Amino acid sequence: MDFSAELISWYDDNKRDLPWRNTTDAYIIWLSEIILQQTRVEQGMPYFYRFLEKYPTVTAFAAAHEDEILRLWQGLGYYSRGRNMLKTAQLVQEKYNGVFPTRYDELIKLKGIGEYTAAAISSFAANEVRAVVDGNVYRVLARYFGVDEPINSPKGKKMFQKIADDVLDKARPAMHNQAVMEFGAMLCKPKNPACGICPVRLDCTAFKTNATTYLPVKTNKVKVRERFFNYMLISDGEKILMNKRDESDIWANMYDLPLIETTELIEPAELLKLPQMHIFGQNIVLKENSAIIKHVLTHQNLYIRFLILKDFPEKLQGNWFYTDVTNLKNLALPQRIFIFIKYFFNF
DNA sequence: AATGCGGGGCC
DNA sequence: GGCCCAGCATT
Repeated sequence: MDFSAELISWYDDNKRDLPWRNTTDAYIIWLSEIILQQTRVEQGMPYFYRFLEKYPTVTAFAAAHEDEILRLWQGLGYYSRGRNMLKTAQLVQEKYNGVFPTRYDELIKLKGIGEYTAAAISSFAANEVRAVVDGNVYRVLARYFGVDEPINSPKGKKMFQKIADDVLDKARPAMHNQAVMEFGAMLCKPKNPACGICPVRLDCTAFKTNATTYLPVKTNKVKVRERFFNYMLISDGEKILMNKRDESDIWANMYDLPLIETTELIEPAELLKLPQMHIFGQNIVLKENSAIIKHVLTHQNLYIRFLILKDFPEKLQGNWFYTDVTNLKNLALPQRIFIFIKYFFNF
């Protein structure tokens, strides 16, 4: 058996029973693929069920409001995925009359669908001959063929796409794609791959040269920015002052609290003296403040502190608004902020 | 070609 | 603490 046949055989015996594998409905496959971008299956699974239940069809999805989508997406991260899904659903509803396209050339034009996702949907939904290349595939191919070109360089991406195209089983692309990804996720794992039970280890370059630890190669260490978020929690127990974030920063279009960002850690007493604080009034009274919470993102370390103020400000800034505490469950909040507010109001 | 974009799990 | 996860959009 060749490489692909071996992996498909392995897949037949070892595959997980995942809900999106039992359908050729392009809408359902699209939903699962977007949710799973940069996301582990176990983390995405509950979101997949929630979205499918609330929006059984692309038509239902297209009718949703962005706030609803973001609220349902809360906690999953990379929120532009949800916002792009709404745009794509609306376009599919209008341009394709609610029938989700299955051809690669159509899919690749849609917002939030790149080469991987277009290949995945077109092969899974219509058995189009397209080879997927995701993180799993990079790893499997790099090790098996001993390719040390960085997977995140344009040259490397082209190289791996070509290898993937070459080894693709053209008679059963969907099965092949599923098999390689499942193999990468379950057996040819990033750490401690199960080479001892691997069906292709005797032909695997990395296994033969003891190089699994060093493959695949990845360059570009990300620079991490340090940011200090001082959130003002102002509430009488019934209503609370909220802020809607804009599109230009993290957590686009989501909701948080009035924020004073500083370039370094500032103690509450000093913070209250800053000129920026005047937007909260003249005589600001601090009731209490939280400890600093470190929240780690891919490119940013956030040091978040919540300050509970006694009085409502006289004037509201442009993106501020009041809402009932009971309505907070309907707003999409960044995970860390949601956790604090939930704890604070004990709901 | 490089950077921004979340949150969680694993080692 | 570092790395990775069914990547994509923007610059």
